[in-house]
Amino acid sequence: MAEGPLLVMWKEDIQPFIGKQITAIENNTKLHADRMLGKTITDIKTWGKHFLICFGDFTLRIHFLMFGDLYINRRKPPEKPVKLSLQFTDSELVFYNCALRFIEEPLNEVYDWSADVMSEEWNPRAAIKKLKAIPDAVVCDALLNQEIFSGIGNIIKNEVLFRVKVQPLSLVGKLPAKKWNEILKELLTYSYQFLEWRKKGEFQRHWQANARKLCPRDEVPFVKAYLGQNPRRTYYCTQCQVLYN
DNA sequence: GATAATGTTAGCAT
DNA sequence: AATGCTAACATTAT
Repeated sequence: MAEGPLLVMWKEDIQPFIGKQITAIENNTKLHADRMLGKTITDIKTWGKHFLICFGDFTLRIHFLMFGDLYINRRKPPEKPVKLSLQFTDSELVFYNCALRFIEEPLNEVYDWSADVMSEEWNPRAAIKKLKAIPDAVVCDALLNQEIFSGIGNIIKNEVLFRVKVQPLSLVGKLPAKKWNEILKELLTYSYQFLEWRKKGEFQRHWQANARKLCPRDEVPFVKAYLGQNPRRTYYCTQCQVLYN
């Protein structure tokens, strides 16, 4: 469910909660959530797929995995088990199906913000440098590497590789620098488009490759295969996507 | 009703 | 010690 752009959307949605004090907590995890009681939210951040609620001296880290959800001032219909609810005098944040933990260290010590494609500190040159260190990796793995492209998920991977016409099993070190620049640019473009489409609730409509049967360019059937170190569903066209190896 | 999928990680085995 | 694999988590659309 949760690639980076969705978290950015949620982050924008709950900006009004900054400065609010937690008055009650419903906790169905092993987390010692009580420490947040009476605390005031000082900031809301994201690093890729990590959703970060800051309390000044510590941070709650939420990862939504595949099926996670955040509901604001209402419960998910139909009624589902709540992992954590943070309650305020007039409002509520309800988290479902997520992995929670606290971060004690300052976030700047924990996160490389330059890796987050949707961060203001995103640095494509840092990504290029990291890619140079893994020339033998396949491109479909590299795009899902959160240390390099924090926030990129499987759908964005499939869509971007289709758009730039790169076959997913291409080797990182065999792609020309020009092609990498194109991929980096498209990762950004697509992530922000994903965000806008998601806000309008129409993002599936724009999939050109992911979960599609035929290539829209040449009407050839897409190959569907489970590729990469931990195999993920990958769609590609053997006609228009070029293998660099 | 079964299946598969926008993801990670604890814990076990080697 | 380090690496690698699997199970586990859970929801929803097809």
